[in-house]
Amino acid sequence: MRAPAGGLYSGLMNALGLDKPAGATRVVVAMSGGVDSSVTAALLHAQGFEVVGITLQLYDHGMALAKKGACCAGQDIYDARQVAERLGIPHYVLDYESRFRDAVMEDFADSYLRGETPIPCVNCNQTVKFRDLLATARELGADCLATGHYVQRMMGPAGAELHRAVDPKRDQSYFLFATTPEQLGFLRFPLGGMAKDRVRAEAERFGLVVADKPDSQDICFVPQGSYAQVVQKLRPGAADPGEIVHLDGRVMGRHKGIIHYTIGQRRGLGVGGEAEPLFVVRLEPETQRVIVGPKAALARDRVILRDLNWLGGEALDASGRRCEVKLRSASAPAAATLYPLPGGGAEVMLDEAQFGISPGQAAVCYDGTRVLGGGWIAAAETRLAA
RNA sequence: UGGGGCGUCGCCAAGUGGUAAGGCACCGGUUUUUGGUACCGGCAUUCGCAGGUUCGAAUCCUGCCGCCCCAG
Repeated sequence: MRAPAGGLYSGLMNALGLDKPAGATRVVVAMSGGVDSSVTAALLHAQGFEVVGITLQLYDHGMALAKKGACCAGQDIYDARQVAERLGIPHYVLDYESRFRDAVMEDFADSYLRGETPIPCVNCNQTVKFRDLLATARELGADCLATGHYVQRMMGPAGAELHRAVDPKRDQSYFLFATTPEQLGFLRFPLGGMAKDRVRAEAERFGLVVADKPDSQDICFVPQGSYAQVVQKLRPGAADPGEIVHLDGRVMGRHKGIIHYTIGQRRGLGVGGEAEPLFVVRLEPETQRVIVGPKAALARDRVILRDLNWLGGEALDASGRRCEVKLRSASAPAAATLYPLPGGGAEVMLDEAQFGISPGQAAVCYDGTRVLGGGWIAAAETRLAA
């Protein structure tokens, strides 16, 4: 179906799935200053929607200026502004620094102190973007909030469903598992059906200055990949050194602080001389010890989740739900059965053990392309071979 | 001090006359909107030191140094 070119409304849903003419549909686009969100704004504008660009300033200016491929500060805000000007759409920059610090950075630091490995991107989406910015968009009278995420929102019999992007290499659904059904109702992801090179080509076609801008990577508020420095700045004294201890009891060496490690990590331990490589098996915040062992010691087939966000329609019940679970952003999904747990958690029983499952990461459940839901990994265990 | 053993890359270790395997660690790269993983590549002109034998030695000989074990 095509978007009506103007005049009387045809009565068909417009390209954003709303029952009104494109020109009468106000859509807020979250513009990070990168290619993806810029093209999102450009495409919607070209389709005739009333686009309002909003860029969030999330952290310190000076710190961000030097960094390439970040988002939401310094140069990126300027880039977003340029794109908006080029398109001729209104553009606002909102100072979200304090709420970003409270909702994302503080939690990031505390998570590491607990010996977990956080995913700040998910927290950011769920708080600053899909809660705060979304509310702001509503206040501005918007009909929906669009982002440049590579994920698909599809209408199913029971409402909007979240699906993986058509381009599997770009799929970002893992980072959006905590999106609530209500938020999903208001969100739109125009890029979910496109391949990245096509998005770049569109940026070129629209003459956007960001067309050749490198993709963002790493944690946006961490300069030069040194996340531990950020943690130490937020929590002075957080990096107490400690012992590196083998599962068999041998003290293998010392480390620079538990916050530098994550379960499943191999490199950076500096412990050699073994026949097999050693991996971080466990982190002990109480004793500041890093426990290491061979890869086999990482095998886990039962994962406990907290704060399960369910998007799978029919409620999860004790009979379990077969699905495929992603336990890391860049790993292949693993076959499993999901069971509910009292208190809003869930239990993942993996068909085959997985390696390097870390608390603080997310477990996201899929049925084909559909995101059924997900939760935060609280613990990973090994079923006793009874 | 006698007797025995050993000294090859940061660690472990193959190689006993033919021109330095491999593993771990480390470094670099690829991948990646988290941290990791994985994958690819690099990594001893030199074998404790000094001489000698030989066309040729880490490999044989001599001396020295160091370490370990037993004896004391």
